[in-house]
Amino acid sequence: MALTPKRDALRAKLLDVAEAQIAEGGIVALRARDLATQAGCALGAIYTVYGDLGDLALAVNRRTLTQMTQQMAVSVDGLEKEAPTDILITLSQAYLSYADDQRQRWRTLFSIGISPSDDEPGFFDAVAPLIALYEQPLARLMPANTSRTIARNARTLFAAVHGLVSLGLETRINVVNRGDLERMISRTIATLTDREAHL
Amino acid sequence: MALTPKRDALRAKLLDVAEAQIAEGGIVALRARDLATQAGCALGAIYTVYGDLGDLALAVNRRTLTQMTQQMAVSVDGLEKEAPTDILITLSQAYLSYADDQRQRWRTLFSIGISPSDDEPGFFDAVAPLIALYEQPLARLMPANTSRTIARNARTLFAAVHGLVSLGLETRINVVNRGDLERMISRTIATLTDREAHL
DNA sequence: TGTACATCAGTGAACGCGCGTTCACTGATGTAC
DNA sequence: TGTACATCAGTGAACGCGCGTTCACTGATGTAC
Repeated sequence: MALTPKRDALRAKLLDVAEAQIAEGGIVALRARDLATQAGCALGAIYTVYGDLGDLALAVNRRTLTQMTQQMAVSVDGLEKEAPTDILITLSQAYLSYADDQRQRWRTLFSIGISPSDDEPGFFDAVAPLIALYEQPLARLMPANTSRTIARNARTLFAAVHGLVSLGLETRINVVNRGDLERMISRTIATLTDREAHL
Repeated sequence: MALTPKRDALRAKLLDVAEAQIAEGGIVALRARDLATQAGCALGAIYTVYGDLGDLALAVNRRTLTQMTQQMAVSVDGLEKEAPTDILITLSQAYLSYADDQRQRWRTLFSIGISPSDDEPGFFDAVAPLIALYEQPLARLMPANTSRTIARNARTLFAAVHGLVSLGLETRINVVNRGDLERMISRTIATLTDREAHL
């Protein structure tokens, strides 16, 4: 609650350390004693700035989602004039890259969610900026449609890409290599958007 | 190792009980003492028929996957003469239904995988029968293509559906209800297969 | 069928571990005069 | 500036819990004669 610089520094330090732990070993690596040791504070100090470890994990997830969205945004920066389909493909490849590079962070996103409790705005609001990245090119592709339709198609597109990335990365499928996965994603986007454009 | 009827009965009983536990509370509900109590055996008995709880969890997952594949197969039974796209849609709706009905079992499938160790045939082989369900209609839809291409497209299709189901069911997205989700899946399949057919 | 012995499936108390969280305390910081 | 006191951030030993797994034992089952 307090916003003194020192408490904020401790809070930030713990968040950094928690993120590093999750990045290395996933959610099971988030252990109070390790965090305290690595943050250079006492065990009890964690509970003076976070309610419990769950809060801390959710804070990490919120940052992961923001960072992922940011990297996806950067990947299409300056491409506003390109064909919408190409922008959507680039966005999706950026998603794949993030998930692949930050596999544990990405996995943790889906293993514990984002919202602290059920009555919170929740995942959807937190994911809104990511979905918005898909909406912009889609709006150009299907200008006659309502924003509601565009929003639904954006979610569909992202969900399909997410599925390809999930099954491609999560399990040890020895048949789909990274290159194949990239092509599957590009083709799926191209196919889906081509049809959208014609409707 | 032993295959006496009694040991097999214990093994089967434990598998049933483990499945019930996972169905109710997910992988975290798989606790040795609860299993022993519910199976009516001693704690140590578990370790006389399974190496450890991980083995038991994997056995449950294998059965879940078999059951899910079976239910999907049943959903398209007798539809062999229908339009391939309709069959693919029916299969995918059956996947959604299973995931929705057996949410914890389905979730556990992806939270711990299927293969006991990294050098095992693994997930892909275990999923092969499920993918095969998608290959049959696809083969009719694109008869000119190689079985390799068909196999790849089957995986792509299933992965896309899986993504829609995952993001639709996993998180508390208050905007996508079950009916919307069903429509998103049908439309995605229709769009993807329409394009495949023309290539 | 009956008896003595061998085997081994199944038992459950005990072990060892790691963890999240608490709370009586300490000592640094701030305030008042 | 110096002193006395109050506040409260931060400490870390201790608590309590639940768990997976083991292993010395028991008693049921099977075998031999």
